[in-house]
Amino acid sequence: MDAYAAGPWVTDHVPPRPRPPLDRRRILEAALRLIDEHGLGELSMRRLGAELGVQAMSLYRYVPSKQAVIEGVRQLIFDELARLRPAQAATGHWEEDLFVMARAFRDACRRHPHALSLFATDVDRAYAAAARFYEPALAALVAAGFAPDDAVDAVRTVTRYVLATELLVAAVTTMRAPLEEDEIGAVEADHPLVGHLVRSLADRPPDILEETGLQVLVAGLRDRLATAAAAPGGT
Amino acid sequence: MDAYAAGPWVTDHVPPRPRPPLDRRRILEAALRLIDEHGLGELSMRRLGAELGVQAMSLYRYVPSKQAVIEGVRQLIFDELARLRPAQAATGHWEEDLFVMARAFRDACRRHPHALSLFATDVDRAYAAAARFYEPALAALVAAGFAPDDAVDAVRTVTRYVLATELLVAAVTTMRAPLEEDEIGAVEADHPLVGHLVRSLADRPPDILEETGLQVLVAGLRDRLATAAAAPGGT
DNA sequence: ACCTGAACACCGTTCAAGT
DNA sequence: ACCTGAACACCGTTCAAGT
Repeated sequence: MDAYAAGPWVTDHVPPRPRPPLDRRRILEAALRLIDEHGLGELSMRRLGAELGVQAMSLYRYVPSKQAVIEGVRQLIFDELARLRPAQAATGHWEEDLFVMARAFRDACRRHPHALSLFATDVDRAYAAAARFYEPALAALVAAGFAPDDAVDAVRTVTRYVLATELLVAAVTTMRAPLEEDEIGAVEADHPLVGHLVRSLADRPPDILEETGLQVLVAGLRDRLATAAAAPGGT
Repeated sequence: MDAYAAGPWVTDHVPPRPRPPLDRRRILEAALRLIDEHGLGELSMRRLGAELGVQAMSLYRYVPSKQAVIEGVRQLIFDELARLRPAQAATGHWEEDLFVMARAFRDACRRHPHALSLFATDVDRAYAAAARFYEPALAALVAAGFAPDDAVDAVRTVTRYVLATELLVAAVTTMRAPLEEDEIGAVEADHPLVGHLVRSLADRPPDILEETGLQVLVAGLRDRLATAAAAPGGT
């Protein structure tokens, strides 16, 4: 009975598996960790419990539902956005400032690629949380001659471009069978330019194209600024 | 026994519930219907069976797994892309042709907003399926003076922009609590331009901004063309 | 106060059984 | 040949029970 009640690794004084007590914060952090590692679809209350050394049902003492866990994770990410700062001081060139902003935001997205859909549903709160990050970029545009409305459109367009693009890249988790050489050949036979395009998919992967798209957007905004300056709207 | 074996609505000659026999095609079409109506996440073999008046297990005679059903739906969508045609003849203005292409593709995306992630994972096959649709747009760009590589980048950039944007919009299914007036006020106090931006979210919804972004992209491409013409690469 | 086991209604899938 | 019921390992969640 002695040997049964307590093996050599179990004593009366130390619980068999000492672990920090459960609390809301530890639960949410574990959830974000699971999402980052395995994706939102793999998050389950049972797995989350296991990650914390506890039965799934124990979580319900701290959190009313799985939906609430996801809300909490969203808030965790907003807190992270609130810590975003412009990566460097204004350069004096609005194009450069916009690139810096876009890349800093892109890097923030890449920290939690599997959780991007969480802040897609709450853009207004995302902008509000990161207000200190966006204000200088907007100010630089206004200083460069953009009307406030146009500055806002410019920042929204660039931010949405980055978020949407990162969301698209994150959606491509299941790497699928690419076209075979003979299939590409068949395309090329009738549609040479599309054949050229399909071949470019390997040479110029999403990452490079994302940067190209950013440059195209900024060039387009420069054009808008010039046009607006040539023919001002109100007075 | 007579009364038990056949009620007034049941005869020996007509089966109690005549329904077309199951087959792969009917299963895939029902699956796409369910996805369009309720989203990919709501698709289950049991629901799919119910939609077809059959137990879930019956489906496995025609389809090896749920994954295979999803593959089949993807193929259904590719078949639809293969039916895409340029909405109108080339206008003689590459900018206009590009807008026409982008809007036609956007409309195609909107036919199956909940299935967009399916062809995000197979871009090469999507382009190959819609080769007849893309070739004229590419040809128009080349005719306008774009190098083939640049024409390809231009079409990919615009197509990706539309797909990513539609994917982002589709991700916002759960409409969440927007910022309250006092919360916007708090943002405005310290960050007036971000406050302006947040207010613009209501006035200029995603749809309008998507069109603005498209125009900015095309303006940027015009700039690229002019630059390339001024300083040609090779020769 | 904190955790758990059993249960319920779901899920994908297998397999032996029905007609 | 075609469909189904029971079963298994999963899921979120409830509730009564354990310590």
